[in-house]
Amino acid sequence: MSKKITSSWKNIKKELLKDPAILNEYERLEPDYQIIREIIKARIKQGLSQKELAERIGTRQSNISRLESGDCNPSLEFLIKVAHGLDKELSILLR
Amino acid sequence: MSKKITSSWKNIKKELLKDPAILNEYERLEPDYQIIREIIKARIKQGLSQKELAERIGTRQSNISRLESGDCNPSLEFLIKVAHGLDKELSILLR
DNA sequence: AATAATTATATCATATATGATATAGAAAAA
DNA sequence: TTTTTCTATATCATATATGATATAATTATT
Repeated sequence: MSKKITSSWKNIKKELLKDPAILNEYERLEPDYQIIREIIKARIKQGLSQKELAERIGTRQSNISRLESGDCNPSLEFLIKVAHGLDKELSILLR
Repeated sequence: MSKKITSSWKNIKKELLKDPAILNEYERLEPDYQIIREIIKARIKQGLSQKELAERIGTRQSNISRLESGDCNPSLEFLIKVAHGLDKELSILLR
């Protein structure tokens, strides 16, 4: 049942992205989420679960999930904390 | 009168930074504010006032000042807006 | 020096990020 | 399949970022 919903959502997304305007907007936002993908990649690479990463920085698994899911506007401080939890530094530049 | 207060604050800061522990913490935070310095530099370079930059991104001069003063924890979205106001892209990486 | 322009600070209301708990859903392991 | 582990989502309380206005302080211009 719920599987059907998930599948159909994926189909809907697929259909939506055929619309050039939507695809364009979708890709325009991409760079903003580059850092999110990097965080996920680094976490996986280090074999950490969201829960473990959360514990390292004194927060909860659900908050890491929220960040990784991309439906939020994280603060600089939070991003820095997460980076440190991954033994990395956050590097931010203008270009 | 108020000039005296300002001066004495500067002196207090100067005195505080003689304390190695405080100096250390002060410098540890530095990297986080690299992006702030870059923003200020770019704005000045383009001959923009805080007010003009603020208008470009639909906010107010005082909010730009607050950002540049460093006594805040800006959101990713706000930083991106400011970058765009400077015709730049924000680039964030883990390293 | 006087005026104007720019920046910093204070304050308040409001929007929203975060902390937190619970739980559903998905994936992996047994 | 059953159990366990991991991730996503919902919700609420609270902390805080932001929008906004006013004004002080600083700096530049004349």
